Amino acid sequence: MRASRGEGVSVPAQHTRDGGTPRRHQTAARSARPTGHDVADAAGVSQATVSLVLGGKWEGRVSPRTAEAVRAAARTLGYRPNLAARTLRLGRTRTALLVVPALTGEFFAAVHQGAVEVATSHDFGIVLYPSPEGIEKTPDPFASARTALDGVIASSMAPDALATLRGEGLPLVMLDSDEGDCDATVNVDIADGMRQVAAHLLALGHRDVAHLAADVDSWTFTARAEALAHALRAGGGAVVRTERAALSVAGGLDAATRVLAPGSARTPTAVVCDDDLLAAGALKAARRLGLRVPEEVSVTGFDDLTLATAVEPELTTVALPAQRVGAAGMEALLAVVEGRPPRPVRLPVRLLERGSTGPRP
Amino acid sequence: MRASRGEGVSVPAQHTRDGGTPRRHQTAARSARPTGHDVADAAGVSQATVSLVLGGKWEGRVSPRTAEAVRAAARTLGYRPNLAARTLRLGRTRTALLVVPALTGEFFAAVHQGAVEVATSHDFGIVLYPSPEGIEKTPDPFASARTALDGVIASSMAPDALATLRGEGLPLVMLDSDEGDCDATVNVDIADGMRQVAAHLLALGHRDVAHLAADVDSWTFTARAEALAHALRAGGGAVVRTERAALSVAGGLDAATRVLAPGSARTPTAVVCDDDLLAAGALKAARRLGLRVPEEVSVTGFDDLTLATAVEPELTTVALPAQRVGAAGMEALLAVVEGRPPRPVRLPVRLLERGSTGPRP
DNA sequence: CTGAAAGCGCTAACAA
DNA sequence: TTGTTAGCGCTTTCAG
Repeated sequence: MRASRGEGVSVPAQHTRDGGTPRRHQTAARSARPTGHDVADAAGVSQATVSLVLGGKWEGRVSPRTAEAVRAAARTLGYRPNLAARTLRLGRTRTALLVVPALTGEFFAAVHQGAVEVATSHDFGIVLYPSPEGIEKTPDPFASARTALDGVIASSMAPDALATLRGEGLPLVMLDSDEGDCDATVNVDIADGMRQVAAHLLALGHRDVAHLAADVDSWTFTARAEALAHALRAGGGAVVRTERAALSVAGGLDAATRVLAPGSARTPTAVVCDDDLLAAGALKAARRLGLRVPEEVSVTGFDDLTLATAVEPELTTVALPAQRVGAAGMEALLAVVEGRPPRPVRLPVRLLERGSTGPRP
Repeated sequence: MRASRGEGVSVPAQHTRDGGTPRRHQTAARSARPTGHDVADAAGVSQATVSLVLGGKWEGRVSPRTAEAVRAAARTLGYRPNLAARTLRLGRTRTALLVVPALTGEFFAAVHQGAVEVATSHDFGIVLYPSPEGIEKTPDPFASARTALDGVIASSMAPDALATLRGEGLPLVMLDSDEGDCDATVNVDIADGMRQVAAHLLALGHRDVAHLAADVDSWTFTARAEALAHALRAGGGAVVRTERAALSVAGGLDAATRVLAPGSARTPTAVVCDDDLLAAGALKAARRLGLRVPEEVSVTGFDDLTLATAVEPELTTVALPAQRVGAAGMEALLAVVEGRPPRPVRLPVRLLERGSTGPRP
């Protein structure tokens, strides 16, 4: 444990023009962060000049010499502008709210990462609103934000929280959603991903496939189901069975066990899963039923999580550009905020053929 | 796409006492968020009274009737206080910075979750600083914070970024670290976890174990190595080989392949991994080398990630209370901020015996 | 019991 | 080229 704080933070000598007078209204000896005023005093200029110089809009209004003096003073004092004051003055915060279903789950962690990267490079901040679990505890997304917001980036997986977000008149970017009531959209070409899965399976001779559908009510999953059914039908195959599954390994295991258990008339030769978690469960189910993958049954995943290459056999799955989703979302929001017209983004996906799929037995 | 924003957000009729006079200095017809002043006007009281009532410190200073009137007005106007103004006035933000090595990875996602939960229940906010990747892009953690901070919660895995954090005189809580230079610590009983692993393995008859050590320079991993070596030695076994591995499935695969490849004098009968990712890799290595797990070689993980039960056989591993780490961290920070003495926290861990370990062959 | 007023640190219009 | 000034919305004495 270190000693009490506040002590020992040496405040540079006061360069006040009027001598050693301490800062106005300074009540105690508490060391405080230097303000623009302190910098002004140190540089021998007015506080407004400091604001201009440090705000980068001094060209033609302040002499280069004074500007440099100000910057030097700011540097030696360790000056950092007070964001709260700036925000209060400007009414804008350069902060966006990212609404996602908890960070647990690589996908949204990567989305966050992508959004943060472009945000910081544009001097923006991101605050997170983990929607689903926390929603009872934080009914108001804005309360959790702890600051006014300049915009919202929301994933489709939080339809409940979105109602609150609307009507605030804030710029709203939707990720992975068919929602039209927003200022911009960033989509992943989910349908194409499922088409690639279907094509891959059809090419391997499969005609009877089971679909493990994630038991989550969001656009992305309904889109997956539709695209799969459509692509299969067009290719002469069919979904012989759709089984809903909780979005977890255990959920996949249960559902796949039901699907693969002997007894049905038409048993599937391939199991298409909405998510790698489900696919991992399907692998376990197959193993427990004595079915070899891919020799006796093929399994596909979706998302290309770390899991996908951790299991054996490694999953044939669809890789989603999660990070780029976040980046594109933030870029779209910046465009809206700055009055530029954002064009809708649709990001491509890629099927990764690995060991969990093979020719129809 | 929806229509332009700002329109249609009906501002409730002005209840100004002096008639229809618009708000002072209102330049245009822009609809704005109602301020405390607006509420005051609507309730027929002064703005100061509004502040008192809504701040919950009105008892004995404002009559219950006026208080209720104020609350009613605030409600109908949809008033939400301006955080920036409050912050500027108070100098405190009720916001903490959480420094973690990117959110990718369930462990820190759960830590974040836990911290957010206790934070929000105490009207605190959390902002994230993903240290390792982002560090080149955001050299200054405080810049990324976009607001003044009331405190910092930092994980041991970001020793580089911590230098910057120190000396700010901010309350600092360290997670999972032996760092003494802070105001409070929250630790997971890593050593005990490794002791449990060692005891489990020794009980199964293993005497020669290999250690796949994560190639990450942080306290938690050195602690794991030490605890393992110590516990094994005390029980009559030994680490016959330590192999450093990149912290990924592929890294575990590589390292385990080197460790398990035939040819060594004393070949390990068990592989203890610093992390479930490595253990998953070890499983793959064993399979490729034709070694059956757990019949011919035992494998243990650490962390109990989702992965642990997705692979086959399921991993014997140590479950860490990630969420409680975050929660305890935030609680400790609250204590420090409020001047209460935080007591160091050491959270227990639990060995989960699953299918990847068995008797020595 | 309630109102008036100061001022947190900053930006931007306006003066000099 | 630089300084003065008026607030942004809120909390908090201090008067009434």
